[in-house]
Amino acid sequence: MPESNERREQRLAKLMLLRQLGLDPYPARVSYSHTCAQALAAFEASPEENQPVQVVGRLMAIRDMGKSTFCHIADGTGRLQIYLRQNDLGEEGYTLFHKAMDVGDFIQVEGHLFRTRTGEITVHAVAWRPLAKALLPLPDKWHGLRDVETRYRQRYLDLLSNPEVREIFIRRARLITAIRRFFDAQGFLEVETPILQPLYGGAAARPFTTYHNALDRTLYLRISDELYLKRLIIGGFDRVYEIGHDFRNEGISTRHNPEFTVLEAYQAYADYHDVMRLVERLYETISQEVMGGLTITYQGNTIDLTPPWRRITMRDAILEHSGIDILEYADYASLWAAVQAKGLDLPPQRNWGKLVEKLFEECVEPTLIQPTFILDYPVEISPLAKKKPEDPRLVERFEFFIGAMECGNAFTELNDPLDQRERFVAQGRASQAGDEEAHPMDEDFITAMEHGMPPTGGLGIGIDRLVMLFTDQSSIREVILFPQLRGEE
RNA sequence: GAGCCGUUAGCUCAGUCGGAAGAGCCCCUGCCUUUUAAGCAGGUUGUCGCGCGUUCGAGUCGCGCACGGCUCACCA
Repeated sequence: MPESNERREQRLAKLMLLRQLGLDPYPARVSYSHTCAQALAAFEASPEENQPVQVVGRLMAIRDMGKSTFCHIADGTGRLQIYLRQNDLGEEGYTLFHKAMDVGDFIQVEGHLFRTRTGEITVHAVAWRPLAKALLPLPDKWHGLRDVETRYRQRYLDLLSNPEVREIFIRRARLITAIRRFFDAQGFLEVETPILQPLYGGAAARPFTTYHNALDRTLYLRISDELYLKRLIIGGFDRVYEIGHDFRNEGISTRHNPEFTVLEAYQAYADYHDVMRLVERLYETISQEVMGGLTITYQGNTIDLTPPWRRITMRDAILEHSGIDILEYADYASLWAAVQAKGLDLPPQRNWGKLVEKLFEECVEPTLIQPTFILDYPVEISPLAKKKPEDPRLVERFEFFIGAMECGNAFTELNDPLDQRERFVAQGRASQAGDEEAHPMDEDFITAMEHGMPPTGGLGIGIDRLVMLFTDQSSIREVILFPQLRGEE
């Protein structure tokens, strides 16, 4: 929005002044001998004065003292003080700086390093030139930018004025790098699978729908990577992983963004117990690398990531917190009656599995502060997981929770194509009954499985929530650079 | 989708009972050649989110809308 205001007019006039004097306010070429951090390091390393340097950066502060001026410039490496003196720059050069330059502008400065009376390493300038004039001012220099909406909509201002925000995204990048390094070291192959899919699947969620003109067909933005990664397992890549975006057409909350980052990993000849150990090692490794230890603080709780983590079945966890044994009430009606008898205020659900899950979310999930694996989920809500050999009502699936937050989901993958078809058919019935999130039948995927799929363990981890955990943030918007907001106007 | 809270200068925020729109920073002018939230003196700033209503009079009260935050619902 090109706002026209007095401040902008003033800066435009300064821009014109530079032009009139033959100084390009937006030169194409830049040169420098040191970054800000390198200049400081160079002086620390050999603190003799008069080392010539050429530095570049954004003007962050100007302290005008008459015939001399102190400034700070900043580049991506840090801040550096500049000392401008009329004697050294000449009256014209010195005056022009004050007439034409503002906080927020980019500048190139030549000079030599020295240490001021107060001990700060500083560039004593002998020449300067503009690198890029800014027409709009930066946010308040010490209150920073507080308005949450502006912080998200104009994240560049947030990053400039709130160093702790910058740190969150640096840590996010380090975490993702550490995750990649971990899987690479374990022999996993990083792959990329389609985001535009003719049929969505791999999760229970409503998709975004789009349209391909040339193909004249509807396509969906993926809601998970799962079915394509399993095709790669079938194709003989025994260990694959993908880090990318999924899209779910659902509500927005402090824990949900419609577009979010997911890690999925699949390992042939493994089951969900192997995957639990993989998850423990993953968190141990990245915490050690990025946080320098295994203890973190999340929302006031001290969390110890040291393996092994607690393992408890969903049945035992619910029994412990509600006194209800879900396997004693193995149909919807009797479980619903038991829930009512306990005086628990739950909304009615579509089936036994969903009621179990709701019961778990209400009674157990808020208590799961320390890392915990919850094992063995109802088959109805897990159409892609292998049944437990000893109890076909349940599947070999776990989710893990840290800081009362669901952090990931995994199972021993279903590799029996006949059972898979039955599960999809059951999902079809749920869809008929009005379940908008039921998994669609995927014949192509079943065909792939009919060619033979090895026993496989699979894992999905929400990366945004992982970053929330390691940066102690309670809102997902604080760890996504440009979170989804309503349109302006 | 529901409830509660918020929206005032470029930024951060006050604004009492409905009675002349404010502060600090920024910005502009002047002084100041080792300052660092530099300092001193002076000055400028506004669709009080938008619309309608009540009233002699609305930043303030009422209704509607927009956007944001939190909680809930939704969400493996």
